[in-house]
Amino acid sequence: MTGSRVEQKERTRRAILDAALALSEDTTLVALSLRQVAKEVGIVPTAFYRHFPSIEDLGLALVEESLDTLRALLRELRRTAGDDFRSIIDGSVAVLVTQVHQDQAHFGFIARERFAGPATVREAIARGIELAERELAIDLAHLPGTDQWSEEDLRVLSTLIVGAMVATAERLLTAGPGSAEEQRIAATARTQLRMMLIGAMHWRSRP
Amino acid sequence: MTGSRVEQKERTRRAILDAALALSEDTTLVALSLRQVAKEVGIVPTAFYRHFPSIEDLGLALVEESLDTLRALLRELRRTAGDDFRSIIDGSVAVLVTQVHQDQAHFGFIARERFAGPATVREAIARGIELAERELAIDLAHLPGTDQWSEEDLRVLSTLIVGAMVATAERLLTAGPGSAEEQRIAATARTQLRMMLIGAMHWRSRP
DNA sequence: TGTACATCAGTGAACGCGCGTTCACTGATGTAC
DNA sequence: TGTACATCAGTGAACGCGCGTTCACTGATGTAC
Repeated sequence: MTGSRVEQKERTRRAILDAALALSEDTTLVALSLRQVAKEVGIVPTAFYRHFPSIEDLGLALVEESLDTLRALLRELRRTAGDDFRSIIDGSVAVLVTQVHQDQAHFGFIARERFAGPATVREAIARGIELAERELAIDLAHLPGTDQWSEEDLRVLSTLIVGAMVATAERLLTAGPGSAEEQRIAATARTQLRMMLIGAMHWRSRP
Repeated sequence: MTGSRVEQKERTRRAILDAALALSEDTTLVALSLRQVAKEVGIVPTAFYRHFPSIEDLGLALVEESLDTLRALLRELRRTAGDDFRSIIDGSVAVLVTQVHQDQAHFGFIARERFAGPATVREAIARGIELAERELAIDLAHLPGTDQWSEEDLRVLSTLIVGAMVATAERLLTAGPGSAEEQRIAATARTQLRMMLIGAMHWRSRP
């Protein structure tokens, strides 16, 4: 059967990525050694080179994957957005909890490498977050009450909201999925979003 | 003159701490080697042991220092707080910019190790931030309009505000001190604080 | 279908290097008398 | 004040270890005819 050798190679590649993700869980990309990864996967160190030219390239592949996960989160947030404030807020927080839950390893990776990673990785993550801010600013412009807002104010609010969501994601990761704290964190996030949107509704209309 | 040998030892200890801070600037505590630090300081590797039993202990000393810096920031914020909202906001952002500017290395260290550091370090930093949230919740209770708030809501708002301040500090660090962006970041932070406080003022009074 | 050859994921030995740590030492600084 | 001794920050050689990387290899899978 053709494809079986290709499939096996892909399986090993996947195992390398997963092992690297798992091993960097409680340290960092830069503290990861090729030999550790190979050992975890169950291959000889030199076999690593059949899949990646260096540990750094493996790191970049992990960044790409993690950013894909981040983009998937944004897509899902926009897709499920309801009409009224309450359903937007509740839905967004629910999506965030679910996705962070589901792709814990990737979001953990992003949280860790956001400031501690190599410069290229830090920049890629920063761009991903900026993208979210820009997209949210566009969405916010369609909310009732923001028609008269300046681009600047829209951007400032979206930065604030994205920042709170990032902080919430980081809190969810620290708490661990399925923990009792998760409900508390989600409730806090909902209240924060409500407070911010109430602030937004009274912005400029009440100097 | 007595104390000169003691002074020299203290000077070397200081040099080790500074070298470690500088070397971890673009990586992480865990990627730091004793020999790198010794080389940077200009001593032989084994002389390191006259000052710290291990690299990990050096790391813990850096955490302590950095948390001292964080506590100094909180103290300064409370000390300079004005009476009206505008002066509280402007003053707080100004203090934040100044202190981050001044202790860049320590705040950078905190940002990097907050999620990427060893578990003990992560926990110590989390406790420091939690302390800030608790203190702020107490201060918020004294603002006009929050007399009827639940403990819960006070805590949620202070978490939101501290989160925005942490994000602002991280943005200031990424921008670099004295950069043109610094003014823009400070302006964003002021607007965000204003939005949040407007939200707070209308919270519960307008369901 | 059967055979001969090509491909290539994974192997295993070997390398030079930086690492943390040990140990006995040196020599300037500090102290006791 | 001068001398004899103690302290101890910093030295330098040596160690075993895990590291990334090279190289020639093996043998199962895939392909051409």
